[in-house]
Amino acid sequence: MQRQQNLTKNQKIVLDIIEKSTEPLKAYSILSNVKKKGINAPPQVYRALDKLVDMGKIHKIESKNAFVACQNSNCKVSKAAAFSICESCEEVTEIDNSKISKYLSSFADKVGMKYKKYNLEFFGLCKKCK
Amino acid sequence: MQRQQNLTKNQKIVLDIIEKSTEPLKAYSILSNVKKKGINAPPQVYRALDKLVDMGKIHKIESKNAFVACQNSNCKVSKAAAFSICESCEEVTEIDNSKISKYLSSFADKVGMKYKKYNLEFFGLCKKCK
DNA sequence: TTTTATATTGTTATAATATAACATTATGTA
DNA sequence: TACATAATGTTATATTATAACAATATAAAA
Repeated sequence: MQRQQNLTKNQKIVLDIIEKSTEPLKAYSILSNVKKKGINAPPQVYRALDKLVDMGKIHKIESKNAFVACQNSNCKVSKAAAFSICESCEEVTEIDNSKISKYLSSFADKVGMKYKKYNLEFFGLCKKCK
Repeated sequence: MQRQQNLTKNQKIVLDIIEKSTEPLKAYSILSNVKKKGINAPPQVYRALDKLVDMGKIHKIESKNAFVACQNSNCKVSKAAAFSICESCEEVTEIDNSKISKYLSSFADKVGMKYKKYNLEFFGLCKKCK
């Protein structure tokens, strides 16, 4: 039985490499980095990624098809996440979402939707690049 | 010279089919629908899609790799968009973003980012399905 | 402990999404 | 016209993701 605190072998390997990265990693980049650890094929990576996303341990940056480790402990509950993405240096930063969530909840209510999660991606220039 | 109000032939064809659809369309679905109009290959579709997104005429639903026509006239300016996506019936609805933008701007400022656009996707159950 | 069920992993093949590169045609303008 | 540029057409290929099935490991029940 899959438990939140007990990662399987492949999940540990994949999470480890994502946590050590300073930038979002793509699935095939992860794959090439874990071949030495005995992970040979895409499904092994994608399965681990899917579970880690479900657990809120990592997030998928949809606009980049890439994955980052979660920075906010509360994501494990809501799985909602917000990112700023610099179009110049490509830096991706997770925005603390506890406050933003409050605002967004009211809008979701207004639309008549019961939302389980959201994904928010800001594009622009970061502090350094602007 | 590409002008916002003057679409090219392929852009018109692609926009037309997206506007007529009641659901987000994927690139290859668009392609198969426009073969009868003389569009034969993926690059022709993707080029039109890219330009239409730039103009704010359509939006890409990143989590679905699919495209919808813009419902809000102000997207032509900000290119920012927000959607609610029902995980049961798959319905995608664009949320009027003039108010949501005000809130999100303040957060972008706080992070020290100069944002040009954002993409927000809510996942959950719509009015009908909840 | 054997059986059973289930989760996880491994493997091959292929589907689905997207772009590079280059040739051709159309359009606007000097 | 001649030139520059935008748009289109075409082939090939890169990138992202999943289907399908076999094998192994794990845990709980009999």
